[in-house]
Amino acid sequence: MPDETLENPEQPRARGAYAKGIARRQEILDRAIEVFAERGSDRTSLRSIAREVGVTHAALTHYFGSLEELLVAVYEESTAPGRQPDAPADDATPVEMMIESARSNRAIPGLVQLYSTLVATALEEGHPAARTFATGRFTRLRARLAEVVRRQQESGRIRKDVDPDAVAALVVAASDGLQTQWLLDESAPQHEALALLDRLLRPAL
Amino acid sequence: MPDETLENPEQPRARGAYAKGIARRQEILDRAIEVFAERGSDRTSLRSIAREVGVTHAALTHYFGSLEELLVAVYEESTAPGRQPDAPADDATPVEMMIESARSNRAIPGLVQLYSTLVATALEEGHPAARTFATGRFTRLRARLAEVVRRQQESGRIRKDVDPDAVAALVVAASDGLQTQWLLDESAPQHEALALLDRLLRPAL
DNA sequence: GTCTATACGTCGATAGAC
DNA sequence: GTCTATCGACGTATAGAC
Repeated sequence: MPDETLENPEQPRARGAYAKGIARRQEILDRAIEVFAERGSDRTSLRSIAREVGVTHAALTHYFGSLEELLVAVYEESTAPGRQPDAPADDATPVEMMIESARSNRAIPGLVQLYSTLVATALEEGHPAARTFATGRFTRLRARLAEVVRRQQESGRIRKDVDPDAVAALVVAASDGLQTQWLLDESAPQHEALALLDRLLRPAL
Repeated sequence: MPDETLENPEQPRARGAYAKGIARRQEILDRAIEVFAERGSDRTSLRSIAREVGVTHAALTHYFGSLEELLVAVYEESTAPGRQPDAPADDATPVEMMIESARSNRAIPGLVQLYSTLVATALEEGHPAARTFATGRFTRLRARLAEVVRRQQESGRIRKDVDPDAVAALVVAASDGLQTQWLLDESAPQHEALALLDRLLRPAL
C-alpha cells in the first residue's frame, strides 16, 4: 500500500490544485529516498531531512502528517514494484526469492536499517503508522510465500510433509533475522544458513 | 558482560564508600526492570525512568553513563542466569531451547520489545553500547548453539549433513524473527514454524 | 563518591501569518 | 501551500552541595 490517500491510481486524481501538491510530495519523497539509501537512518530527524530536501520541517509534516508516516512512505516507495532492479524468477523457491532479496539489499544498507527501525517501532505502543506497515507487510508476505509453497509442493520442488503457512513464517523470520546478523557482523553465515534452509525444504532424495 | 566496570565478582569489591553506590545502582536496576517488564519501552526516557525510580535523571547518567547503557544494563540484568525461571534441559536441541525461551518471553513482552529496540539501534551508526551488546550476544549465542549442534550430531539427534555454524545462525534468526512476527500478530504460527525447523534438523527416518 | 540543580541544543508537533 | 514562531520533552554536560 504505497499511498492509501490516493484511492485509485487508475483515474489520475492529480489535477488542479492537487497537481502541484502531489508532485511536490513525490519530489520530496524521491529526494528523501536518496538520502536514506546513501546515509542510512542516521540524521533521520524531520529537521535534517527537511534541510537536505530544501524545505522547512513544517512542510514535511504538512505532506506526511508525522515523521513516522514519512519514514513508512520512504520505505514503501523505495521498495515499490518498478523501483526494484529485477523481479525474481517465476520458478524460484521461497528461500531463493529471499536470497535474491538479501543480495540486492546489500547495495542499500540504509533502507534495511530503516526497515529494522520501523519494525522495532511497530512493537511499541502508540505508533499506529509503523504498526500498520509492519503487520501489513508480514501478513501479505506470508500469504504470498505460502501460496508459492503450495504451488511448489504440487510441482515437487518442496517436500509435501510441511505446513505451507509455517514454512512461510519460518522463511520470512530467517530472512529478516539473518539480514540483521549479517549487518552486525559480516562473518555471520547469512548465505550458508539460507542455502541450508532451502535444502532442508526440498524433498528428500 | 553484565558490568564491565566490576573487574572481578569473586573478590567482593563492594566495601567502604563503594558499597552504597553499588547497592543503589542495583536497586535502580531492579526497579527499572520491573517498569520495563510491565510497561514495555514506552516511557523509556531517562526522565520518566528516573521519575519511577525516585531520583533525578542526572542520577541515572551518574550510574550508567547514558540512556543507551542503562537500557543495555536493564536487558542484560533481566536475562542474567539466576533470574531466568528455569534452565533448559541438558539434552534439548537448539530449537527446543529457543522454544522454551520464546515460551517464557511471552510473560515479559516489554523486555522483548526492549531487545528489539536495542538490536535496531545497534544497526545505526554512533551507538557503540547497543552495537557491542548486539554483536556480543549474537556471537556468543551462535557459538553456544553451534557447540550444542556438534554434540547432538554425535549423539544422533541432529542430522550430520548440516553445517553447525549455519544451523546456529539459522536457529537464532528464526527465533528472533518469529518472536517479532508473533508480537505483531498473535496468529502468526510461531510455535509451528519452530517445531517445523526442529523436525527438519533431525535425522531422516 | 553520590546526587541535585541547572542550562544547552535538538527534537516532533502545532498554530497562525502570508 | 509553505513559512515563522513557539511549545514541551528529550539526552547530555557541568558545577557544586553534601
